[in-house]
Amino acid sequence: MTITQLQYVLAVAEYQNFTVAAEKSFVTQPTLSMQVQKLEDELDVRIFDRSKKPISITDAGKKIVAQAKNIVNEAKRIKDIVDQEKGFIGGEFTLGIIPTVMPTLLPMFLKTFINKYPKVNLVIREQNTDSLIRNLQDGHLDAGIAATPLDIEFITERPLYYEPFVGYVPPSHRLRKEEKLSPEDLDIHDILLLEDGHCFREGVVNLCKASQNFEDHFHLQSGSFETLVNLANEGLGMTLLPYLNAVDLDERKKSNLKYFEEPPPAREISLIYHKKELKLHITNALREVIASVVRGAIRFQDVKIISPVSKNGT
Amino acid sequence: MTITQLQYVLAVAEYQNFTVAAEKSFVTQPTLSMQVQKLEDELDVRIFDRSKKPISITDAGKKIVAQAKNIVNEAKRIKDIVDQEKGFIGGEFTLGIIPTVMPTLLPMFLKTFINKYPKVNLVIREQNTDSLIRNLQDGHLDAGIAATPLDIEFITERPLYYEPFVGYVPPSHRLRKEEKLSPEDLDIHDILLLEDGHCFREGVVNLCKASQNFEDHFHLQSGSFETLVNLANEGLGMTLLPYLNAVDLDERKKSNLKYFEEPPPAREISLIYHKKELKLHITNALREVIASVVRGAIRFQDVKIISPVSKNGT
DNA sequence: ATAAATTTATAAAAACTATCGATAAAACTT
DNA sequence: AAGTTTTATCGATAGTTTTTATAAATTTAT
Repeated sequence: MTITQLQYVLAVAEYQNFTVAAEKSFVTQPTLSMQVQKLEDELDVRIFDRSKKPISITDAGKKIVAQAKNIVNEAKRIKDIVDQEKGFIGGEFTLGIIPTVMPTLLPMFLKTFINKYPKVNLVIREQNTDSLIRNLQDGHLDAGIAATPLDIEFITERPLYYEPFVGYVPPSHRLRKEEKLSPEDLDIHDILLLEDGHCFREGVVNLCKASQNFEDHFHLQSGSFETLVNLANEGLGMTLLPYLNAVDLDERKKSNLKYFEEPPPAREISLIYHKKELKLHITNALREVIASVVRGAIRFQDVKIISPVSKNGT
Repeated sequence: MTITQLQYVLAVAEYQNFTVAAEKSFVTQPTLSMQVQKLEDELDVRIFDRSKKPISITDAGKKIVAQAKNIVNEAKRIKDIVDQEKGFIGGEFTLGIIPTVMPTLLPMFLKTFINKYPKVNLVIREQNTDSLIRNLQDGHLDAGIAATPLDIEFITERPLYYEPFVGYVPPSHRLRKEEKLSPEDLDIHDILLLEDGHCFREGVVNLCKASQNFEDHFHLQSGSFETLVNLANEGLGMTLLPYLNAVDLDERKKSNLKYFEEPPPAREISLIYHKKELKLHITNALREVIASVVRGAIRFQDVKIISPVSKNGT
C-alpha cells in the first residue's frame, strides 16, 4: 500500500470516473486503474463497483476512502511540520472569513500580506461561523476570522480588534432626536437584521436581550448591510452596522449614523485556529499584518463586548 | 514520500541504530539508510544526527517521527477496516487488563478464546486504569478490562460481570465475631490496601467513605493481595478481596473469609474500548467468550456497585 | 595513539514496479 | 445495432527499491 495508491482512490471517489480521476492526478488512465486494482488485490476487497456507469463505491470502499482521506491529509502535514521547523513562511494557507467582516477587512490587509509574504499562496473563503469551525476541525481551513468569544475546546482565539456597533437611524425614526444611542433604547422589533446564520445577527440579538425580554420573531432579515441601509432609508426601521462598514458609507448616508454612548457595544473579531497549531508561523505572520493595519483604522479603548453565540444554543 | 520510508524512520527512531533498524525491518542496512536519506532529501531536513554515536534525533526529526507514527498507524487501520467489513475475526488484538483482574480472569477465558479464534493474535498487557485509558486513546490498545463506571467521553463500557468484595478477617480481628460484614462496620484505618494507582483501592476507599467521614492516610499499602492476606494473618488488620481472588485461596485461608450482607458491595468489571469501534468484531467475540466463562463462576443478582473513581478527582 | 570493531555511506548490479501508449473489452447512448 | 464512452489488458520503458560489496567514519580497546 502506498500513499500514491490512496490518492488515486480518493481521486476516483471524488470524480466517480477513472478517466477524469487520472487526468486530475496527471497520470494516464491505465496507470491509475492498475494502481487502484493493485490496492484492491492487496486488501482483497473491491473498493469500486465498475459493473455499471457511473461507477459506485462499495460499502467497504466508503470506509476505506474515509480513512484514506485521513492518511493523505496527515501525510501532507509532514511538509507543514518541516516548513514550520525551518521558520519558512510559504506554501498554501487557507483562511476562512465570516461574511460581515470579509468586505471591510480583506481589502485592508490583503495587499500588505501578499507583498510581505510572497511565497504564501493565500486562499480565502467566505464562510459563516459554523462551517468555519467545522472546516477548522477537519483541516480544510488553516485559520479563520470570526466574531468571538466562541469558547470551543479545540480552537485558539487571538483577538485582532474590537469593532463597535454603530446605529444607522434614518430621519423618520423615533430615535433620530437622541444625541447618542444607548442599548436600552433599542427595540429588536424595529431593527433590521441580517439573515440567520450570520453571527453578527446573534450579536445584535444578544445586545437587545441584555436590556429587554425578547421573543424570537423579526420584521425582516436580509443578506447584506447595503440592503439593510436602503430598507432603513425607506422608513422600515433602523439598523446596526459594524464600525468598519459604517465608515465606508457615502457622506449622505453617514449623516444618518448615530454612535452609542461610551462604552459602546462592540464585537470582538479574532483570528481563530486549531489548537494543533499546524501552520503557526504563517498564522502569526497573518495576525501581525492584520493587527498593524487595523490599529490605524480602529482606536477604541473602552468597549462592551457582545457575544456572537446565541444563549439558547444555536 | 512513501509509507515504507516513514516506517524505516520509525524503526531508526526506535532502535537509535540504522543496522538494527534494518534487521527489524527485514531489509539490509543500505536499503534502509538510502530510503531515510531520500526522505530527508525530499523534505530537505535532517531527521537524524549521525555525526555521533549513538545517533540522535533532530528537533525537526522528533516532530516528523511523531507525525509518521500517526500516519503509519492510520495506514494499518485500513486493513482492520477491511477485516471488519468482511466479518473476519483475526489479526493482532491488544488487550489491556488491570492488575487486580489479570491473575484471576485471564486464565478463565484465554484458552477458550484462542481456541475459538485461532487467527487472532492476542497481545495482553497488564496496566493500571490510567495508562489503559491513555493507550485506548492513542490506539496502542484495542480494548481494555477495568473496573467501571469510568464515564469517559470517548470510551464505551460493556459490563462483563459484577464481582462482590469479600472480607478477609483474621481470627484476632475485632470483626471476627460478626456473622456477616456490613459496610458500616468497616474502618478504613485497619483495612490493608493495595498501593496507590490500583483502582481496586479507590473502590474500597469509596466503600468506606460511604459510611464514614474519611481522611486520607493509611496504615499500609501493598502491591499484591497475597501480601495483604499474609499481613492480615500477622495481625496487622483485615483486608478486602474481590470474590474471584477470595475463592482462589487455600482452604485454611478460606476459613478467614467473611461475606457481606446482601446486597454485597461489588465492583463492576467491564470491557472498555474506543467509541471509534475499530475492531468491533474481535471486541464482541472477546466479550462473548469472557461473559460465558464468567457466568459459571460468579452468580449474583443483587449487588451494590462501588465506583472505582475517586471523588476528589485523582 | 593506534588497531580493531562497530556503524553508516557509497557504488554498481539485479530485481522489481510504476508509468505510458496502444488496443481490447465492456457498458452505455441514440 | 452502431457509435460513443469508459475501463481493462498488454508489452515496452523508465525509474526505483533492494542487494551485495566495499569504503568511510566513528567508537572502543589495547
